[in-house]
Amino acid sequence: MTGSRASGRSPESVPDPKTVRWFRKNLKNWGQTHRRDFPWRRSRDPYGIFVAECLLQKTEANHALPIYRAFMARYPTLAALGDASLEELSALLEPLGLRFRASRLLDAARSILENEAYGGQLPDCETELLKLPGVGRYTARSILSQAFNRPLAVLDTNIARILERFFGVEGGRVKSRDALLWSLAQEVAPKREMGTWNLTLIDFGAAVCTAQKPRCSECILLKRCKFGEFGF
DNA sequence: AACGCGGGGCA
DNA sequence: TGCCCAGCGTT
Repeated sequence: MTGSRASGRSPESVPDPKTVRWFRKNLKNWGQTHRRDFPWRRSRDPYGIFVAECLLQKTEANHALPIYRAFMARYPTLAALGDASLEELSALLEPLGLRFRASRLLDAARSILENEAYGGQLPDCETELLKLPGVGRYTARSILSQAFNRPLAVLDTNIARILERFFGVEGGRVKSRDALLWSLAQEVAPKREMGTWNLTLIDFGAAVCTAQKPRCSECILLKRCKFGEFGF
């Protein structure tokens, strides 16, 4: 097919390259001074990052923080978690809600430990990570980008909201919109330091481009934001 | 494609 | 009070 490059696809899936570079540059700059500091971000230990990602699902980071500290003190290694009792683990995670997380975490840990091919370590491959209970596309790719420095973008509620607003993604059918946002997330991402980039986007969504009452007046992206065009 | 899970923070 | 939070599994 020659002619229109956008034929057959939503125009938003082919954003202007100059706009993409501007978006990337401004956010990277913002991240250098505003990115949050959490204990699970200070190491590349796949186990610690895996634990953090599980605790953070649908849970505010500041809420998960004290539980994460207690978790890592009680179960500092994958082997230690494998030996945990479900009752004690459940009690530890209780303040975070979503109680099924305790059994999923335990099942995931034991499943890894039982697999000889993994050598007692988390697998560094998306297909294998997705086999673990409680690990979906976001969690798998987040672990890979942060612990293994793999160039994989992620999509969470924060990032989806930023992309929707800035690039003006229309709300079509839910499934196609989701696929569009995943491809857009990968397209706008830099080639290097994807782990840092993913965290920057998440923090920007949590601090500025919030779900309710976004802080558009102090937003570094406002000038070219589709959402900002309408006077918010 | 829609839904349940969940305690806690915040306006 | 109501909405939202570094999603995922099930139907």
